[in-house]
Amino acid sequence: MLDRTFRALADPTRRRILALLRDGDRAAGELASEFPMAFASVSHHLQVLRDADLVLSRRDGQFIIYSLNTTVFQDALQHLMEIGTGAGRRRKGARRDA
Amino acid sequence: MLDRTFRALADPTRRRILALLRDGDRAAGELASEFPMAFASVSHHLQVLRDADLVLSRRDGQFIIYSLNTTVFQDALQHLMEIGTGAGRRRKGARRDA
DNA sequence: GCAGTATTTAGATGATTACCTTAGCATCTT
DNA sequence: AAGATGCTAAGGTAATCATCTAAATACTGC
Repeated sequence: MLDRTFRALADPTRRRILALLRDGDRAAGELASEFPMAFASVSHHLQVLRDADLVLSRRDGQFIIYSLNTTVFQDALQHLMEIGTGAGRRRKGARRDA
Repeated sequence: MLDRTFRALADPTRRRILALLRDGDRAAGELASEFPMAFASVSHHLQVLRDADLVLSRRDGQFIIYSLNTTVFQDALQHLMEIGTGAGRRRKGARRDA
């Protein structure tokens, strides 16, 4: 579950799509035109993001509008935080730098 | 740069390694014994994590001790936060859910 | 320096991924 | 209903990835 999330985040094109969506919802074609690859390829990336629940899509006439699903980011963030910022407990003898 | 970070985070084995390291530094073999795969495979994962600067390694006698490099997590976290939590500005007309 | 332990590197293989082009489906306009 | 537009699905290919086994390197202790 989290697995698909991080896998989806691993690609720079997809992260860029997410960054674009942060500034507002966008149609698939509108997004695709920002990238130097074929429309179908961007559509594929959108599907990966959709499978990971990182984005939501809805049809608006002949357009399909994508938007961020921020709640899933929260989960990923929380996971990273637990690892990286000591948000979880630490064992007694543990040292992380000498 | 961030690319390698997220790519490294995309694998569940590597995330589990990181979670183990959160509880304290560990030798490579000690980490490897936690996984059902060959030592060499875990060693490979450790190298990926090292290339991503997510972990640091130092030699201690015949052991090689791995530890978290928390600062790189901060970068990744910040990046995710900028995307997911509205840490950045949002355009005027933007709506994310209807 | 030889034997043993700890770990990495090398080379091979099967699975997954990212991209392309082409084909298909849904919707709008006329 | 025909044609145009917006988008996705299918099929193919080359690159990358996760894993394995086997060999190499680094250190310890006799």
